[in-house]
Amino acid sequence: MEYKFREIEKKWQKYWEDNKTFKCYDDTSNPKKYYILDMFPYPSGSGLHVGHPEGYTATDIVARYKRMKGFNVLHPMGWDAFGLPAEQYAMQTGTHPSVTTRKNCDTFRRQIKEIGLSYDWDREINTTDPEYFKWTQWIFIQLYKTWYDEKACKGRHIDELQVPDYIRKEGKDAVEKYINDKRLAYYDNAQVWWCSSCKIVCANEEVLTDGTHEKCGHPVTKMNLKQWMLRIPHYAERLLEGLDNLDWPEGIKDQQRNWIGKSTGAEVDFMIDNTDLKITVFTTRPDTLFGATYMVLAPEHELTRQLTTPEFKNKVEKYIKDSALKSDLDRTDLAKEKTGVFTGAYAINPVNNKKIPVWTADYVLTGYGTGAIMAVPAHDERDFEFAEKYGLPINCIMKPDTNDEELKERIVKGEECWTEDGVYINSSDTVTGIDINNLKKDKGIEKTIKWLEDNKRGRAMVNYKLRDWLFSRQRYWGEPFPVIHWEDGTISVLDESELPLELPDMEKYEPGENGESPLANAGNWLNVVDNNGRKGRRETNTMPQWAGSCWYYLRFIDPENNQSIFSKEKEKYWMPVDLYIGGAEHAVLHLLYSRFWHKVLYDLGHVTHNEPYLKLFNQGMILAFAYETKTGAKVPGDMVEEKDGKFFHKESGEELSQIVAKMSKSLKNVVNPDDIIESYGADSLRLYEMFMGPLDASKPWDEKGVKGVFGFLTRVNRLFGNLDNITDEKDDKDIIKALHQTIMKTGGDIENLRFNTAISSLMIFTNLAIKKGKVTKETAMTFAKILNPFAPHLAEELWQLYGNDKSLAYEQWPKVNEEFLKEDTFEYPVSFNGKLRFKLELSLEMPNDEIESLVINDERSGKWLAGKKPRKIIIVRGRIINVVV
RNA sequence: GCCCGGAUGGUGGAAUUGGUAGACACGUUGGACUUAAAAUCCAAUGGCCGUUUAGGCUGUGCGGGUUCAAGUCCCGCUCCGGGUACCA
Repeated sequence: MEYKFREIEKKWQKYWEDNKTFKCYDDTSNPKKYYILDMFPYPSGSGLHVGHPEGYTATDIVARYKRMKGFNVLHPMGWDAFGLPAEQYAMQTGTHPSVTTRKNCDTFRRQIKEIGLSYDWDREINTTDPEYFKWTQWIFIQLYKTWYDEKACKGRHIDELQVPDYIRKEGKDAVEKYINDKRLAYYDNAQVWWCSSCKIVCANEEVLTDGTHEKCGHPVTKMNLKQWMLRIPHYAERLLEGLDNLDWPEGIKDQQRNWIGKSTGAEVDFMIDNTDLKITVFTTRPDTLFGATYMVLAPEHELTRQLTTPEFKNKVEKYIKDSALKSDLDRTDLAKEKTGVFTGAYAINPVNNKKIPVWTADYVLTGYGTGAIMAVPAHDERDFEFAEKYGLPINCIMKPDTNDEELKERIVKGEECWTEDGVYINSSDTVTGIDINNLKKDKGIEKTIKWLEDNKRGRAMVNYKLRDWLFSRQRYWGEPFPVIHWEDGTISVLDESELPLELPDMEKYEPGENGESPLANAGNWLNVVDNNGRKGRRETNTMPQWAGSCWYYLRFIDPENNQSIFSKEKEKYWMPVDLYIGGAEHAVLHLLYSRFWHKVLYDLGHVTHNEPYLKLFNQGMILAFAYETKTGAKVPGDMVEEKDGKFFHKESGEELSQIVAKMSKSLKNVVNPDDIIESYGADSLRLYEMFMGPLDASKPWDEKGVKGVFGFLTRVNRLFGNLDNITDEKDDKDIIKALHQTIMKTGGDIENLRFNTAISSLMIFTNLAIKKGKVTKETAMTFAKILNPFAPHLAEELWQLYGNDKSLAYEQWPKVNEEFLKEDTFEYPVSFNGKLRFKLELSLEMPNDEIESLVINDERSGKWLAGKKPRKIIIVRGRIINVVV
């Protein structure tokens, strides 16, 4: 039987499409629902690469399996189609981005369909479709109309915000400002990262640590622009807590926790000597107040100029200017050597009323905490480094917990910094009444905070690294903001009935030089006049690409609804997403933003669950072999030839070493799924992607492996695809046992996303069945069922061959019959002092004393006992026997 | 620096979570079929020693430890990958 994979695969893909086999109905009467989601792709111009089908195949296997287990499965696909490349292409060629996008989506859809993935294509969505982004704009309006009630820890409608009387007394503008300052979405001046190559503002998250733009590698600079921002930090605590109950990889949760960056400590107020100015600092170590020997303000801090004394004015001004310039340079330079200048001012340390100098230095960041610190050089490494450089006093206030006496002495003398725990010294003051001497860190912090609060010098405080989310981009190809800026300086959002606000057609897509979006040139679209003749201008920025992907999982639930974002009943039925699979590169941004929006929607009563994604799994990256010379120079794949397992440069003949690297055009090692499907078929592609190794591991692509699984499918087809091999006689006991073991193994492995071992068990069974040569129809049909999630085309073909006229997509997953798995005997490995010596087949019922005597009296034991009596015999039933001599 | 992963044959990877290390597959070698090659099938395959028959030693990045028993647990390292970075 020839394995005509192309024929079979085309036939079944057409069948599934014609019969809408995988159409998903909102059958709310079935209590078993399963929502399984892929991270939808950005449809790039280069089409699918082999990394995409990895995650898609994994979810497809689970989806097909769950259907066979009787679940109502929601398994949709769509396109995250706003993005820069289509716009850049438009600039070069004048082609409208929507044309490019449609073409790319068509390619992606065709490629994905050829893999035989069981999506419900009737639910396909596209973030660039006005019917979709209408609701993205709608959510933005909700964010604009929401404030965060810190007492209730929840977002509420802006109409429910009580404006205090003292604000009301100040008039309409003050009220307006008060309200705007509370909105989750707000418009304000912001210092932003600007990429002059892409002519775009970047979120902090899009700037790499070396100060370059992650998209293009060009260095970014700072710029002040009016921007839309989202107050995600209000949700920091809930985003943090919410992680605890999610079935996500711990590493991803840790990354989110780090990103949110919660730290607990206190705010402390320092009065400036001879003024009534006050500096408030945030510190996690209020217990070290006695060691504070100076203070530092960020150069941008509003008090820096104010408290500088005349004689230091010039120096400080220069420093402020220099550091503003400096932040335009490579940011890593900042990290190297600390600089700063004295302001001439002194602050009063509240715990002992001592005067300490106030400096300004750019190692203190303006965006974190209060932008000012108390410096405790003896117990903070950054402060220590700074103090050493500028000769500031270093006062040790803690006897360190260390047995290194020499180190201890150096620390107490202030020659070394100690940041760990210890016992306080020099930490009391009779005037202020605080005394933490002889305490340790935890108690010291506690007691100091109490003292600060009792004396109104500070308060317990929690700080987060998470900043406001910069939410606008100077781009054409994104969701337009449903916002009008009026000539009187007010802002209004569109009414829901005016949505969607579509993009205007443009002739040119070039952005302006100074952060102006291309939309600023769309005259007709841009200018509006209200009923009273008031002139206004639409917002010309568009939303970032994150916007569309923040909530797409909700639209899949009810993609054609034009009355509301989705029906409440359907949301209640389908949410939350039961399994979400995608790349780890979205560990922080997409997943955090998405959770944030979900929580806002939850607070406003639009969704029924607090978290969108119950279980998350990250597939590993698919790498490829690459070649390099002895000096480490990379050699493109087409310049390499293999001889006797060694690799040589085709031209120079130099021997090369094989390494594993990311697929890249320059290395010429990119694998195109289309080629694999053409040569080996979609089932082989699917099987190989899963057989390579654990789903979450990074692993190199090796075409020899594809040949391996292709060979397996060929053998499956040869045996099971030939009715001559289907017998009416009974199956042997061992094949029935193997079959049931395989059912159990594959089912369990699918549940645990361990597809490589599931496939291995299918191979083991097939190898045994081939040895037998014949199987019963019942066995063959069962095998087709368990093969189905992995290689659905071949499985359907076999199923039809056995006389079934319906697709096996909804056949019941076979039940494991424990009867067939029972064992009476076990071949025990018998070891002496832990070393395996021989094997002994024994009844599993046999009592221990009988086993012992059989082992001792076995002739093979004589050599190892050497006439001695064993000290102990350990018998683990069904496992092992170990004789201790 | 800090936070996560990881290291097992020539290669990708298994190992019931403390109980026969190397499942399954690739590759290699030998054989069958063939005029020949490809394809297919059968067999062998961690390393070393021994071999007429056995068999033995050794082996999961390195060094210690716990245990009747360690790839798996504990302590101390090395190397590789990812994230993050003056966050007070």
